[in-house]
Amino acid sequence: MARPDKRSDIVGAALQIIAEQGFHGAPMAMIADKAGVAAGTIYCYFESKDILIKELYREIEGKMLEALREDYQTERPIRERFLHLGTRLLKYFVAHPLDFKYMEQFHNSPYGAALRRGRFAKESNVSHLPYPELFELGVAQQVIKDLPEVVLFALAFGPMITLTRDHILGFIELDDPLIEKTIAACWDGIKR
Amino acid sequence: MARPDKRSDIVGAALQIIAEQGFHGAPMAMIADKAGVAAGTIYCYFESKDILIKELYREIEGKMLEALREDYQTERPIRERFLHLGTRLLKYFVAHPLDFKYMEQFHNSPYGAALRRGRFAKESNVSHLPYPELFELGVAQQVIKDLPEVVLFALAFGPMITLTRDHILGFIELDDPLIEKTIAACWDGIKR
DNA sequence: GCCCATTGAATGACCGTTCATTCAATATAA
DNA sequence: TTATATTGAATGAACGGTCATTCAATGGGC
Repeated sequence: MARPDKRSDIVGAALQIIAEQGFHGAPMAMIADKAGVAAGTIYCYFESKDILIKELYREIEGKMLEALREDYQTERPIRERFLHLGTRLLKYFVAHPLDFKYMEQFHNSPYGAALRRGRFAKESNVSHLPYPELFELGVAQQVIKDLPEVVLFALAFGPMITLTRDHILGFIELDDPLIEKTIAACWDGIKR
Repeated sequence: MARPDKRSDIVGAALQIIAEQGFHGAPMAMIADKAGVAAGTIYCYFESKDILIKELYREIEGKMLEALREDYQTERPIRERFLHLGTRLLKYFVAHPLDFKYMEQFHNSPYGAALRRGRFAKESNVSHLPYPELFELGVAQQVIKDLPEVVLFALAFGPMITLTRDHILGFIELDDPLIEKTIAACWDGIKR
């Protein structure tokens, strides 16, 4: 009976195909094929394509948050914490381009819309980024501009997302020094 | 025989449905229905769904660039020109949310990937934003950080895109003062 | 009466999902 | 130990539904 963990073969195949071709470019038959199983087998592990997609999202999100929290020190100055999180995030994206592409696909789809709505309505037991607290604190300490959280978020994240996409598309080579310069520039955008 | 310009009825219906539901949530039959024509009629004006989609993109891009260039004065200081373009762009997005959503759908799809590839390879006769020149000049005058054009682009555009999405989703109300504060913060990100 | 824009039912391709069937591995009986 | 029964993971052909596209029929304008 073939490979020991078909489940992760399936998840891996789904990640690769969906990241590269989008949800509609990833028929179950194709995922099954790449995973080396039959189409029906996927349904032994996942109730539906929908559930496979959401599960995969949760797995990636978990890994990302773990990477972010590693070495994160709550007692350091705001600026340093921001730089830490930013560089971590950008480095994670660069190291895991498929994860990034998958998350983009997810967010730019009905799944992402539902997620956002849930988060906004605070129905979310969803694991949150450490950012909101950091911004709130920074504003209170008058280190960060007094702008709505959503705006600060956009100023900090927007560039990372755009830039990661450019990196993956090969328009630029994001090495460590450039990542640090970029995150520093993001800080200039939000700092007072 | 019904309305004088079925073509623009079709384009309008396609814009609305695709912007709100994505390409796969916009069957030709549904577009036809909303436009008040039969499915077959669309093919009198557009060879295929593909071509309809690309044409619609070009129309929107044209309107956007026009809005950007309006009142744009090449002889003003770099900073003011940047603020002008930024606020114009953000205001255009806020005033035309369907256009913004459509462009997002387009960019996050195989169409967008093809477009980017084309632009990068400079095969493009495609109309360009006035940004590259502005950044180049700013760097030369030592007003803007000495970072690759792609990075500056991300620092300036990333926040606008993220924020527009949040505005459209209702997470924040982007009025004129807030738009100006935001663009000013973007400037802080790229200025020396 | 002729032309041509318009119509919408029909076509064929594609896709997610189902389920009857297979068969290697394991348990049970002798 | 050997023969037999049971299990359930895995399979993949088949189903039902959706969708872009086609084209023969229609009817309004000249």
